[in-house]
Formats: sequence, C-alpha cells, structure tokens
Amino acid sequence: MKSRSYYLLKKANLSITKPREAIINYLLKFDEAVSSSVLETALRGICNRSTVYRNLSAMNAADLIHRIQLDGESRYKVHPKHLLNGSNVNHPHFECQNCGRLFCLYDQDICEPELPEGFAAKGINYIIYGYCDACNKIGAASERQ
Amino acid sequence: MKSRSYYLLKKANLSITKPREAIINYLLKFDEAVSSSVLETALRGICNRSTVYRNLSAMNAADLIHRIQLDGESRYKVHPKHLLNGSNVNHPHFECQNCGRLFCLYDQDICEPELPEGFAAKGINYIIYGYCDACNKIGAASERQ
DNA sequence: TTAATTTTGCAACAAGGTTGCAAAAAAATT
DNA sequence: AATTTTTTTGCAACCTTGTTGCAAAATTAA
Repeated sequence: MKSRSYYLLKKANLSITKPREAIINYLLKFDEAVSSSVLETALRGICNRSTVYRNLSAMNAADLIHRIQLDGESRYKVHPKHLLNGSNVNHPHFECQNCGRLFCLYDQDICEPELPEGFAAKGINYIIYGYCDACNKIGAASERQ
Repeated sequence: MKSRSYYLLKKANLSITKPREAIINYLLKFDEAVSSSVLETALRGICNRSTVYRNLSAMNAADLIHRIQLDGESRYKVHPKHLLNGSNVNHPHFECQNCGRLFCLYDQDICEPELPEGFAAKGINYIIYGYCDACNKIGAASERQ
C-alpha cells in the first residue's frame, strides 16, 4: 500500500525516493511550518543535509510544499492546496519572537496592494511578528529589555 | 556645525561615533533600502564588518533606522518617521527578483489582519516580489527558465 | 534486464551574521 | 581639564543557512 507522500510526489511529477517521502511524511505530521534545520535533525540517518535542502527546493518549485521565508531561515509545510481541508491558500503568518512558532492565519486574507505601472508580482511574503498568546501569558515580552 | 546624523543619534539617545555617523549619512543618500554588505563595502576604511552589523542592530532597535528582512539578507534605510517628507511609515515593499532593487510602496497601506485572542503584533514584514518595470521591459522574466 | 537519467552523500565552500576579548573612544564625573 | 566609568571598536574566530562539483547509488525508461 502506497503512502500519502507517494501520491503527492506522483502528482507533482517528481521521482519517488526515500528522502522525499520522509520529508513529506514529516511535514504532514505538523500543522505549523517546519524549518530546514529541524528537518535536517529529524531525518538524520535517513538522508544527508544537502539532500534535505535540494529536495525542499525541488518540492517547493513543484508547488508540492510551501516555503515561508523568515529572518535567516525558511520554514516549510505541505502546500495548503494539497491538504484535504482545502484551507485558504494565500494567508498571512504570525511569528512569535519568543518561542519561534509560526502560525498560519488561515482565516485572514492578504489584501494585495496596487503596484506601479509595469510591475508584476510573482508572490508575497507577509509575516507579522510579535508575541503569541502563550508567551504573552508567561510575560515573555517584558522579560526582554 | 553638526551634521544631520549627529542630531538623529542624539534624538535616539545613542552615543555619537564615526561609524554610526557614516552609516546614517550613507543611508540618507539613497531612497531605496541598502543591504549590510553594500554598507560594509562602502564603509571599508571607516569601520569594520562587525561594527556595521552591531550598529545596524542598535540603530534598528532604537527605531532610528528601519530594517526590511529579505530572503537571506536585510536592507536598511533611515526610518521614515525621521524623514522630512514624513512619508507613510507602514508601507509594503516590492523586491525585484531580477535587479534586486527594493521599492517602497509609500502610497499603499498595509491592512493589518486581525490576530487570534492574546496575540500582540510588534511589527510587520510585507514583501511583494516579482519583476519591476525596467526588468520587465528588457524581458528579464522570460529569460529565466 | 539493461541503459539512461536522476538523486544522493560527501566534503568543501560561500554569504550573512554573531561573539569574546583587549584596546580605543565617548560620556560622565570630579 | 583631568580622570574615571561606560560604551564602542577591531580582530579573529566562529555559527548557521544554504549551495556546489563529483563519483556512487538509486530511479525510471526502454
């Protein structure tokens, strides 16, 4: 019996390899986006660092996963359009400056600004940063000077 | 006679040093945001790499300059609130994927999404990427596979 | 099954950014 | 103005994220 990752790779027209299946299966386990370094650690023993990066790039290019660029690193999740709940594909993200978690604001739309004459948009990177509920409650914001 | 950078540093309650004045004076020369590596090269002879980074951080924390996080690097400009024309402080940016220029979309507002209960926003990083007018005209988009 | 293509591991590299520490420069104090 | 205290700087070494060339291994196509 083929796994979910198998069909996702097929659909994306990418060849099926153990590292790729492992990456997708890992990403499918989390609702929040995962960083490449976390993946690298999690897949230690399954594949190499450069394989992780190469595959994340390939799968992002194939729109199989979605890449969110943060300060200094990127995080990845299976592209919303492949998820069964069919959630809002184009949504902003919230990054907590204390715990580092990245939240998808699925219920919010991104209102695209008008561009100057001749400009063409290929994509949007929209990150709101601050403190999440949990970190606000433990007073993380005030402990940082 | 004291320079503009002198008063900006005073106002921000930062001590006055040659590297800081040089950084601010450099940033004041450009409308578009400047990367740390460009600053590093421009200030070669005046100060060291780590001094550039340390001061960019300090001045950003003091809201004297504004930091825009891009994929893999940040760019900096004097914070709009210190500029005489008093332009729209909270505006989105457009990054050209061909020439690398970063445009301020001063005439556009960022419509802030509602956050979940208990979340608090400290800032927003909103980048639209694609091709600018000039690069579209020379056909840069189609030349990349 | 074999040939052609793609992917992988390795090790080395590059860019952006950080850090500990002693020396130098600013700011505060007298 | 001289001295003390505090902050900043240069240096060199380091970290992290990400990339690359190449031969070996695994997929896919034939």
